[in-house]
Amino acid sequence: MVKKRASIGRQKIPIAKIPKKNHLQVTFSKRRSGLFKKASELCTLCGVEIAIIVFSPAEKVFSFGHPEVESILDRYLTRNPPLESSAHQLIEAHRNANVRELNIHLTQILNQFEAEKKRGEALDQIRKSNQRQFWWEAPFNQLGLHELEQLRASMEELKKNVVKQANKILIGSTTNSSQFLAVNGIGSSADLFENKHTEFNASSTMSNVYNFGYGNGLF
Amino acid sequence: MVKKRASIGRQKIPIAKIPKKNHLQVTFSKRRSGLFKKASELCTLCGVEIAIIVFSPAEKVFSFGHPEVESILDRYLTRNPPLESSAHQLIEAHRNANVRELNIHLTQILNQFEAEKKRGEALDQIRKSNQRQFWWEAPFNQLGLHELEQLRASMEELKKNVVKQANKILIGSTTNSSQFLAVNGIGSSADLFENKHTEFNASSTMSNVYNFGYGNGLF
DNA sequence: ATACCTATATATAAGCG
DNA sequence: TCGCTTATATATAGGTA
Repeated sequence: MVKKRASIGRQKIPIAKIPKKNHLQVTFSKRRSGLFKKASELCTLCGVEIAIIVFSPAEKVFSFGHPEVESILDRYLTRNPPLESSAHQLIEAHRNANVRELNIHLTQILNQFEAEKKRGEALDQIRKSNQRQFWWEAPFNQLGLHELEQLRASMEELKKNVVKQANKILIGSTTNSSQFLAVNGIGSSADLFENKHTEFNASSTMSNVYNFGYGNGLF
Repeated sequence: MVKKRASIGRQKIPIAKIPKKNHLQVTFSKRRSGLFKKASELCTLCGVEIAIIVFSPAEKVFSFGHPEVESILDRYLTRNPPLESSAHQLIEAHRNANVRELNIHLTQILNQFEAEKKRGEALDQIRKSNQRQFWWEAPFNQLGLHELEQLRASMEELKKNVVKQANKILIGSTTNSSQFLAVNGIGSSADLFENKHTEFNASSTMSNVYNFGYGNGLF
């Protein structure tokens, strides 16, 4: 008669992180109690003081202390203040260093930013002093949506006239291909300006605030 | 034939203070290392943090810590008083928030910086072209092909800057998809203008969100 | 999680160098 | 104090309840 083994008995396991969560939990419980038992025995056998603190995978705290965790920690901390303190200070210092570095970086960027802004303002000044500017030479980088719309309209007008002029020239002269192509380029580009869409459509689907309203076509 | 036992093997001992001093010392050493080994295994197996502090009979301190005794004690001490714990966590969170904020600030400044730099470059361009193209103040119906070509170039330049400005405005606002479409619409109409595209590189951190597709035939 | 079971892996008491 | 050995005491993996 074959006897079925009641148990496969203890198996050797590699000392590495246990993958199965529930399995790990069981092992943790067993070994934790085993550890505490060993500590307890050591206390009794040798009359020493021991404190153990364990943070479980679930962030729970387990502690063993003989006589008490607190008193042992107290003794440890007051006895080893230089170590503890220096380690802590190192960590603090490092963290602060990071922040400081960020701040330094930030300051540098801000300085560059200021310089660049000053430069831009200077250029603006120079341009302002120029008497021959067209209205649209005005710093259009400062234009708002309304101005942009006006600009668009003006450019359309301009374009129409350019096309007209180009055609006039083409008709009246024997044009060579390269010139033709050049004009063609203009012309084709001018197509864009054609508007079926002059309307400033703050279309209903778009927000009135952000819709540039150039419709679908143009600029 | 009687075989002499080479050793009597491990003997059971009562868990009570070991009387013989040297004997106790030996046991202490052995069991201490055993305890630390068990702790180490528990750390590895379960991925937990453990700190052990032992005061030997000779008042010497032995400690085991993974990752470090100090940090675990710190955690333990600040966690134990529930009030202080939350306070500490708040402080930590606040500090981390500060760092995050600094980073965000930095990113914003960098973006502004980039924009301002681009603007400065644009102004340079304008200034440069201003110096050489006031010729087109003249009634353009008198312009020849060459002048028309120059006009086209100027208009392209202007267009680029207008687009840039439009994008600047868009970027400055919280953009949503409909806005994106709107801008895209603008681009598509402009196709006529050939594009080498002075690309507007929204800084790399925002490129996915704010890239208005200057690469694809827009404008 | 906790307790118990079995079979085995480990820790360690004693003793020696 | 430590290393090493041997024989044995304990701890514990894998189950089940």
